[in-house]
Amino acid sequence: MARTISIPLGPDPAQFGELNPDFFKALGDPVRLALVAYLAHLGKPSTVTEVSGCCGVDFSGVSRHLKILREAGIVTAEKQGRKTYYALDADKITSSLHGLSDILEALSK
Amino acid sequence: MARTISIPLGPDPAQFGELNPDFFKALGDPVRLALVAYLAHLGKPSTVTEVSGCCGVDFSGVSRHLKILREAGIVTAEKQGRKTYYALDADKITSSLHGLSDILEALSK
DNA sequence: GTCACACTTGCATATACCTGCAAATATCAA
DNA sequence: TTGATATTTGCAGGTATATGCAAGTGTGAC
Repeated sequence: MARTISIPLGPDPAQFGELNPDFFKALGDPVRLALVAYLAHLGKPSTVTEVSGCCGVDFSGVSRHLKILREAGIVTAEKQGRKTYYALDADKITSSLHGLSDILEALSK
Repeated sequence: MARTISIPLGPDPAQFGELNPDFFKALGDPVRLALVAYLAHLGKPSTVTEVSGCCGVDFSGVSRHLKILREAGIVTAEKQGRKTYYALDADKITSSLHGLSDILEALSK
């Protein structure tokens, strides 16, 4: 009997081990990926208004995209007064990327 | 239709390297991510029939998912007779992951 | 040839997603 | 308080995606 891996039917990210499809899905949208690149370019926590210029979509859409990125663990959000500063969560991103690269490493051994 | 991002942001957009949303989008589906994990688990080029058992979806759907993974540069496909062997493209995957980790590295400097 | 096998593709349906605009919320300034 | 700023959220539209089933293509076995 062949061994099997857990089946990804339910909304249970833990079944993938460290692999969470929501992380990759969040990066799979061109606007969100551009936002990530732009946040890296700015190199500091930035507001919705500041990053809105990069993608040609309404700032309300940018706000929604940043929320998705936050829920995926890609950015952090910190409110300061009426502004919300979004910043890349490098540790979590790196961790998620390792989840994939690790299973590749097991391949080559 | 391949979607791309054009990043109109910094003085030098080329510094962001090659970030392709289609790569991440392909991994953003739970079934496809499970297929990738299962291919890694099997550790060898495998057929549609062989991997169909892992995800609870019809094999026609698996065939479509593998096509998307192939177009995203995540797997390779090699026909042998009536079988098609799919295998992870570790080099391309690693390359795409570096596209993201590189912009993070520039961040911490 | 005839048949079974492995896979792909067409079709229809249901669901999820992205978008802009407008309205709502919250905070700060005067 | 009044008004401007910053962001979020509700709504409606159009589009994209995932899925199963059935039919089609191509290959190998007999």
